[in-house]
Amino acid sequence: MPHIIDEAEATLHQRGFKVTPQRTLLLQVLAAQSSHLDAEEIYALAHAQDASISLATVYRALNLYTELGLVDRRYVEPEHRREVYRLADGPEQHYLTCLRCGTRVLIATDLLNSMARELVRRKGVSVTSACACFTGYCPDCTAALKREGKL
Amino acid sequence: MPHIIDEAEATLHQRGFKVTPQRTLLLQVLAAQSSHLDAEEIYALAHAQDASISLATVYRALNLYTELGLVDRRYVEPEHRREVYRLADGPEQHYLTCLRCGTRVLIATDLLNSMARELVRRKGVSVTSACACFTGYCPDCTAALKREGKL
DNA sequence: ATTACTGCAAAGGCTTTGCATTGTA
DNA sequence: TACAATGCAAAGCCTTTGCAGTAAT
Repeated sequence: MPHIIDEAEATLHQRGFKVTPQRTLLLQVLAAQSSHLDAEEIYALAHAQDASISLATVYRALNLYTELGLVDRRYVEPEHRREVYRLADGPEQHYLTCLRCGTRVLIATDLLNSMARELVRRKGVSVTSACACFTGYCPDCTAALKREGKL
Repeated sequence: MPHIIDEAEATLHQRGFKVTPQRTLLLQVLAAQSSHLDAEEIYALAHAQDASISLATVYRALNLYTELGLVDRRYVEPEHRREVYRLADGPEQHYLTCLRCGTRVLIATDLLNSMARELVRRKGVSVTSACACFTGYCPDCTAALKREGKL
């Protein structure tokens, strides 16, 4: 996906931000992911390619990309304290965090977008970003718990 | 609503937790609210009645109440870092945080519950809690921005 | 009399920030 | 050359936790 990276760098340029090796590397790391990663994970992947990159730079780049709409930032249950990021080129995506095994179940649905559209229509607000998160049990753990009679 | 408080205290008792003046006070504070408050706000309200109560106690009680299902804990945009709490006796409630004036617009809808039910049906997961939050502009700011041609 | 709860202060986890330096445009 | 971006380390913000003392059952 060099496309996405090129476009992102064009956006940077065009908005007066500089294209640095660190920013490019982070875009590459992000482009290689299919779901959201937290800053620490992104840092680890980037650090493997360039040991001199710092966590602060990762955070600064992710914040910048989020502001520019290049990245989708999100918070996941149950902590909700850790932010996770992903290139903003895909469809709506949410997560259910399993209380038993910790898995994050990916949820692809357009329901939140519909919800946002309805709010715009009925309440007169405007929505710039929306986020939904679920806590519960993944399919495997749900099945296991039912087998054990605990659910 | 002494009802709700009595019921909550009965739950505490019945689950082997002690009913302390601090816990009762916090229930009273919560019962007097119609929307979610953060820990600091709850602490301030409680502290006004009993200056000896501590923030740690507030956090511990809110965590306990949340575990017992007595309180609905939620995270609001754009920070998502601050938790907000409310007695869990009402219908589904979400917020849109206005980027311009900071207002939290209350959103009453059952959409998230429907979404959760659909997940259960289609994915085989189980959902114990769900949360949605929106960032954007409140009706007033939306109107103002449109007037200024900025939206 | 037990055992849980409280207040205090310190620690924790994640993110941001100040500052001197480096690098892009 | 000018100004933004980086790395480092320290600070910040909210929440949790250890401990000794206190109170509920």
